Parts: sequence; C-alpha cells; structure tokens
Amino acid sequence: MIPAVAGFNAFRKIRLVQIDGSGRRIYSDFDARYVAYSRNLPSRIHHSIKVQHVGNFFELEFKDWESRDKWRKAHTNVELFEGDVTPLKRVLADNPIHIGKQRRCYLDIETDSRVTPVQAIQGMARILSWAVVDSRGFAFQGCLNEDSNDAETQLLFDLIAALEPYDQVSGWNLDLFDKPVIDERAKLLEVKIPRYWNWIDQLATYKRFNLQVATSGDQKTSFKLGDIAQFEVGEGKSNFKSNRTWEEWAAGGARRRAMLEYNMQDADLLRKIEDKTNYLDMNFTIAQLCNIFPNSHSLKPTAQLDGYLLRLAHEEGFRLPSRIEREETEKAVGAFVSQPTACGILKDVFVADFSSLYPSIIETWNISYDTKLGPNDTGIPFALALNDVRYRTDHVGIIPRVTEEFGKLRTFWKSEKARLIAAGDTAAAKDADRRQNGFKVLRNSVYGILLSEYSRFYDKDLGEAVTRAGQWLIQSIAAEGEKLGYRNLYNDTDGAMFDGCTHGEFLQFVARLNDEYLPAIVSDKGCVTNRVAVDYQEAFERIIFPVNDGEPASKRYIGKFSFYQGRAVTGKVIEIKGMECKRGDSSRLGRRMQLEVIDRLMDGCEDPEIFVQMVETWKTKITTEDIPLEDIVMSKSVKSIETYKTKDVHGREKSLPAQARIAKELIERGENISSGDRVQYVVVNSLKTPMSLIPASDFKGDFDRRYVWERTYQPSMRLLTGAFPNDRNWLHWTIKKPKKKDIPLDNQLKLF
DNA sequence: AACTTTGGCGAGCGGG
DNA sequence: CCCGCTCGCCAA
Repeated sequence: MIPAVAGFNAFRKIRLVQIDGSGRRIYSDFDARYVAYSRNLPSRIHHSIKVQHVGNFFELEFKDWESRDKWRKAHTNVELFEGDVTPLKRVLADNPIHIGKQRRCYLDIETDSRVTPVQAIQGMARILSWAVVDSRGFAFQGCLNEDSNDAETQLLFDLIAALEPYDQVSGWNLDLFDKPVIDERAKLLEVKIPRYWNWIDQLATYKRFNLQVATSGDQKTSFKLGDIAQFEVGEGKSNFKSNRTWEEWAAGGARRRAMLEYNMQDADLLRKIEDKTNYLDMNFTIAQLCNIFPNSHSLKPTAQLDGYLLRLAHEEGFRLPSRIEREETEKAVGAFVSQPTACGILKDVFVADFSSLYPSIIETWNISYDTKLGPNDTGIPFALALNDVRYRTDHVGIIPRVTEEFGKLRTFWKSEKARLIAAGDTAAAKDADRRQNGFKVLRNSVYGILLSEYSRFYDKDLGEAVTRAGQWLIQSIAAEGEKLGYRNLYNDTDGAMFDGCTHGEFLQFVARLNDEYLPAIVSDKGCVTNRVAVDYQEAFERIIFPVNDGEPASKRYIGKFSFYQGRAVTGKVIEIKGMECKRGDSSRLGRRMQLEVIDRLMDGCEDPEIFVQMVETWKTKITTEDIPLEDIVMSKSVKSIETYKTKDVHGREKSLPAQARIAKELIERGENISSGDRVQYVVVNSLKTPMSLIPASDFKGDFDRRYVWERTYQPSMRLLTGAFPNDRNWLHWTIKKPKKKDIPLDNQLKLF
C-alpha cells in the first residue's frame, strides 16, 4: 500500500505525494484517465475512444473531460457506469493507496482593514501578517515590512516556506476568507502556491461534528472563533480591534507587535480547540476509511461514500452508476411523526426504539440499485417494499452489503477499543474509538444519498422503500402496544412512547416484538433475513409536551428519566427535545426562564401557584428593570442575500425577514456577511409591520420591552400550558390580546 | 470539474 | 382575525 498524504492534478497527470523518512516529499505520477464503463460495447465507437475489457465491463477511455461529457450527453441510451469520476478519484480507487497521516498546522492571516472583507476576498486587501502553529505548538509568524508589492511577495514566500513541512492546513472560515485572500493575492503578485496541501475549514468541521453532540442554545448563538474558543477551552480573544489592523500595523512598534500577538493567539486557539474536540482527527479517520484526502470536501457524505464505494467496486469487479445531472428531483415521503395524544404531567412513560432503523430496513428488504426489479421481471424471489417496488433476494445488494460492512466494522472497532483500554494503550484506544464512530457516521449517511439529487445512487424508489417501511414498522408496533391496552403517547420515526404498563410488562412486550412479531411481519413481505429490532433503553418518570393553541406539539418535550441507557436512574437525569432553550435563535431570557421552569417541573413540583409566582417575578423584572444588551439581542443566521424571496405568491414585493434586512444593511456598510453567518439585532418597535430593527452594534439603549417579554414568556407559557392545561389561563401574562379560541375552557381543549 | 434526507414547530409577514 | 407562505432551526 502506498501511503499518500495528498494528491492533485498536474497537467494530464495525477501527482500523489508521499513523505520519506526525513520528511521530504516524494511524488509519483499517474495518467489522468477519463473513463466510463459499459456492460455492452456501444455500436460505432469513434477511434479516438480507447476500448478494452476490464472484468465484466468494457472500459471506454476518452481523451479529456469534455469529450467524455459530450459523449455521455449524446448517448443517454447507453448505460454507462462511473462516467463522472474525476481522474484523481479514479487513481485513488484503482491503486493500492491509503491516506497517510497528516502533519497538520493551523493558519490565520490579518489583512488591510481599510477595505471591506468582501473586497478583501476579491484580492483588494494586502496581507499584513500571518501566523502558523502546528500540533506540537511550534509557532511561526510573518509580518509585512512595508506597504509595497515586493514586501508582500516576500511575505507570501515566507508563508509558503512556513507551511512547507505540513500536509494539512486548517483555519477558521478558511474557505470563505483566508484561502481566497491568499489565492487572489498570490495571483496578483504572480506567486505560485504549491498544490500539495489539504486545506480544511475548521469552522465547517466544527459545525458538522457539533451537530451530533447535545448543546444548549447559548452555545449556538455564535460561531465566531472567540466565542467557540471561550466555550470549548475557556479562553477568549484579546480586546485587539480587528477592524483597525491597518492603523495598528502602520503605527509600528508596540502597536504592530500587539497585532502580531493577536494574530498568533488566534492561530493557537485553533490548535487548542482541536486538542479539546478532536474533530479534525475524527474527519481524518473518516477520510482515511474512505480513501479521500482530508480537505473541506471530505466533510461531505457524498464524497465519503463515493470514495469508499469506488474502491470497493474496483476491488470486487462491479461498477457504480454514473452520477447524472438532474433538472429537479421529486420530493419523497419521509418518516412518520404523530402528535402527542395527551397533555399534563405524564408519569411512567416507556420508550421502544428501533435500533439503526434505516440501515436495518435497507438490509432486511435488500434495497439497492442492483436488486430493484422492474415490472416485467418475473420468476425471481423478492422482498416487497411498502411502495410496491420489489427487490430481488437471490443475492445481497451493494447498498445493504455496504451498510452491513459498516456495521460489522463498527462492532470490530468497538471491541478493539475495549481491548486496548484493558491493555492500557489509551492512544490506540482513542483511535479505535474514532474508527467505530466513523463507521457509525458512514452507516447512517447511506440512506441520505438514496434521496440526494447530487448522488450517483439517487432513486426515489429506493429512498421511499426505506421511509415507508419505517412508517409501517413504527405504526405496527404502536398498534401492537395498544392491543395490549397500553396507551401510545407519541411516535417519531423510529421511537414509540407508551404508558399504562409496568417496566416488567414493557420488557416482555419488546422481547415478544423481537422474537415473534417483527420477524413474522417482515417475513410476510418476502424478506429473507430480518435485521429489524426494537430496543427498550429508556423510560421517563415524568414527561411533558408543550401545548400551543390547545394542541400538544410534536418534536418537543421535556422528561426526567427513570431508566436510561438500559439502566435504572436514581439521580436527576433530564432530556430536553426541541425546546427554545436548545435553540440558538431564541431569546436569551426566553431560554433562561424556560430552564428555570423546566428545572422546577422536573424536580416534581406540581403546584401551579409556584409557577404563577415565577411568571410574576419574571414579568416584573422584564417590564421594570434594566436589561443588558446580551439579553435583548436576537441572533439568526442568514443565507446569501439574493436567495431570499422578495415577492409573495401574487408577485407583489414583500419585505425580507428580520435577519436578512439586518444582513443587507451590514453588507452595505461593507461587512463580510456570507451564507451561514449569524447576525445580531435588536427589535426597536415590534408593532410596526415590518418590525423596526437595528443591528446590535448600533444599540444605544432603545428597545421594545413588550417584545422582549413576549419572547421571554411564550416558550415557558407553552410548557406550563402543557403541564397544567386546565388549572390556569396562562395567556393571562401575555401582552398581546388573547384570541377567543385560546381561552382554556375544558371543552375547547382537544385530546384530553 | 464540489450540496445527506424529510417532518415539524414557531416567528414574522402580509393579504383578504 | 385567519390563513398561507417563507425562514431558521431542530428531531429523527
């Protein structure tokens, strides 16, 4: 196996990079090949297309990307495989290459603050300084000597030299700022940037991996480096004014040194964040498992699965479908979600969960592009999917084969982890843990690519076979529970909640589902092997669904566990789903008040009067006292400004949403706000339509107190209505006039 | 030579 | 006052 740390195009060649014993790069070149595979030889092949047998396929080789593309478009009737694959991906799939360990560094640059960030990424700002830190903490720095092209050229040369010993370069918002700035300046100054680095955006990496871990709303209000560093490593940025880099650089002496220090501090924060989170390491592990280089692109599931599957296909002599450009894809139906069937403080609620529902369905029904039967295919044994599409069962399909493999590899690395921990090898155990988690990530992303229009595996029949089976299974076990006299409270996708039974009864129920019921109903559909199973791991001592407009809401609840991860719980273990306190776009005071209410409710307080007092206290505080800015600002992310709908359905002009109006204003002032960035604003008058707002940075003390109270109270009100639906009129403390239908007379509340 | 999915909630906007 | 729509964010 060749351990390659990087690879890139180099004029009709693909150049792979290896590292020798003394850390020097060794290059090996491969032909850049533009190929496609076909089962049959298409008639009248032009002589410029080279054809040869490869396994059971004909390999068609074209002279370049354009000619392959043109031929594909002109011959859509010919079933071509892997006809989209880039030469680099081809080399990685077809050769005994594995992704070598990366020598990683962290990079941050400072640029001329006199031009806007938007202009800076167009190449209009000089780079004033750079800082590079590596995993061991070794640091390097460069500073512009004078305001001239020659000096900046030297600065870039020095940067290239500093990066030279590394393979992977990480930076915060690297893809949307530092990298484009460097590229543009290098182009302008005619400096050639080597191609052998894997550039990875640490912000994008953080966002991707942080999605999976439970976090509070407070942590989600900002993804600025300083705020994330504060949260992860308890260390913020200094008070250097980053919008005055030019002045500080120009002043020279101590002020210039302060700028350099600030620059270096940021680069070092990147290292500290990684040391804490290991997200870049996690991504490297996944990239390595998939035979792709660990750059920003490697964060995407399509890239990961493509890398893994192209290699597997090459090794085993099958071929993957070509990715085709689609106009637009039809929407597929997804999971089943029910509305909770009860309100109040519900006690002793039991949860049955399907383990790895979608992968287990794929394996059970053998759902794959290569097992799907057409309406005219007869005489072949099949499993019948719930969308009436049949999947042959006489061989295991590629897609289930892969989910199964991911599952087995995960099990293997889990046991390795345990073995290594027992052996006292913590470093290797950590690595094993990353691998088991990597295979979990990969296994769960397989379903996504069946319904992604950008994926070579897109097929609505495959994706819907999965989701409809899921709907059918969850509804089936919900009905089975009801047959036993349990009350089915709520279901979402793969989990069903019941009350009206005991722990022992529920254990038996779940055992019977697994031993008899599920195997029987699945076998009825023609499935040969059953991989579908439910797990009983959680029970709630109490659970509350919030209520809005008299209806309990789906996707939201608070609960206190009595049984968690398969074990009895004695302490206070709380679960909060979907509530405002977990959201980064809710009001800070709303989160605070809601957490206080949740805390009391979960402590077992069932006296509404206590909560009435709590509401009164909060209301007095908010309607009379001073409130700091941080409690008043709203924070939301924005998309790129052109993508907002400016017209309503009748074609009339309509105003943009609040966050977009603020973003637009900030962009006009020259700030660098791009898709995914968050903006902060204060509502000055909520009675106007549209509301009057100001950017948080303009705050001088003027804000709408009524609005702040509504945003604070509503999240708690809905929970209190859920807990005590008939004891109080919780609308009493709202400021906007209550609607008639909201007056909570018993006969007007549905469902209970 | 680059984009995992659908379901659902609540805020805000504006028309009828 | 009600409703349909968009948007951001979360559950799975």
